[in-house]
Amino acid sequence: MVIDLKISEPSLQDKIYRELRQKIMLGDLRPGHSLTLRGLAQLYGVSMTPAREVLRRLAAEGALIVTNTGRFMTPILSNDRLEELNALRGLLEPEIAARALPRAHLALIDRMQLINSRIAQAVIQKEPISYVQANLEFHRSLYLRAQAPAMLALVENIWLQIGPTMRVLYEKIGVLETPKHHVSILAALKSSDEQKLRLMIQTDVTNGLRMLIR
Amino acid sequence: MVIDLKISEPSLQDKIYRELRQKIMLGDLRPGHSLTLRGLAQLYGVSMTPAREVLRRLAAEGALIVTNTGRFMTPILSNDRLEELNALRGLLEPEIAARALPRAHLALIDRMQLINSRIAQAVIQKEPISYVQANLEFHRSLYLRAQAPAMLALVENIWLQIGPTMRVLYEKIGVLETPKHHVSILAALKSSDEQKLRLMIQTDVTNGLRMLIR
DNA sequence: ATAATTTATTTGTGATCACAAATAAATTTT
DNA sequence: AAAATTTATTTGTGATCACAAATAAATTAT
Repeated sequence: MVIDLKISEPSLQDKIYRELRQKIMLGDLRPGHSLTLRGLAQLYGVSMTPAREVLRRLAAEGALIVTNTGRFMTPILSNDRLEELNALRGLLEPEIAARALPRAHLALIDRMQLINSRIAQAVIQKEPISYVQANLEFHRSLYLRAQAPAMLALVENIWLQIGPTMRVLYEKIGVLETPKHHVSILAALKSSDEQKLRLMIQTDVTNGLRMLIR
Repeated sequence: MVIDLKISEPSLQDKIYRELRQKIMLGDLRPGHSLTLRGLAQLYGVSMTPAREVLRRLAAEGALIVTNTGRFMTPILSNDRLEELNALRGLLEPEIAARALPRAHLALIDRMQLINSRIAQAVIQKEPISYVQANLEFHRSLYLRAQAPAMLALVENIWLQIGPTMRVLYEKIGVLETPKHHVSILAALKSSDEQKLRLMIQTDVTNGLRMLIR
């Protein structure tokens, strides 16, 4: 019997999808930014077919909205919607963090500490996008340890939806300070204090926005 | 100035999408059921193009999985994954129910009571699909009142993922009994007891599955 | 000038096709 | 007979096209 292993190379649209998804999540695109099939296709040198699949996929995930005439754009979130999404973060992230806690060994905590210093750098250099990027990475690196893929998918789904809006909020307010609760999060991890971890994640997540909204 | 209002009729693929989505959520398709572009296209008398968009959209929502060779099928959930999704229900549904509580007036409770009797009927007639349908409708009719669209979307997203698996579980065990916590839920609604409501929703959601798994 | 209308352009939708990869079926070899 | 190989079929991907609807631009009328 002959077995041939082959790396099924990621399809063309997967590359475009991931790139665009990343852009949206990090706030590279402002709310209301519209995307066209032909525009995206031309940008990546492909035909309309892969472009439309990418846009529809992102729309299915809530990263884009489809106007009633079929146009695609990044969502313009109402305050209510933004608060709802934020509440979801406050609900989901403490839970997934708590699940990661037993598996959070020292190497991970060290890495998170490193990421945290990158956040501080982004604050100094006033770079909103790399700030958001490092901030999400801080959280994701922890959540990955929870081995709860469905839960992580939901969390990232929410990040995706608030990405563009976060960007303009940071633009408006400016990146004032490094998130003060991160050190408490790290401390809770070191001492394996689940209750403290839940609380700190919760406040880090929800306060971050509350400060921004008004 | 002349304004012309036009009902933008739902695109062809939207119809197919909603129909297939419903089938999956209610467990009309078993886990591992594979769907092909041409098959779906032929079934609905359309070309491959709308068919593929529907399948990819459902895949983006987790209703279908894409094999590493690009085939589409309903997901075969591992026990771990199923328990994780169930935990998510237990986390999200009490919250959204609590948000609906202040808005749950009598007409709604009456309607839920009616739906509940349809559940009882489905139990007697041993019809798993209409049982699942009525059961989800019971929950959704409440959750709709929360006016939390993003939260409801997540909840339905989970329902979608567990749909096929629920069906075989019900097939295996049989629909034994009408969900016993529903009356408690209705009571909690009538007395506006948030804590009780949260608890009853939680146990209704999580116990339902625990019974089924083993 | 401003509003209404017409024209030009851009846009998403659905259809059809060629192609390569993956699967299923048939055949051959051991 | 069982395993390996070959052949036939099925399948998803990406490209191109016509078409109608929506948007933008230009024109006309008030």
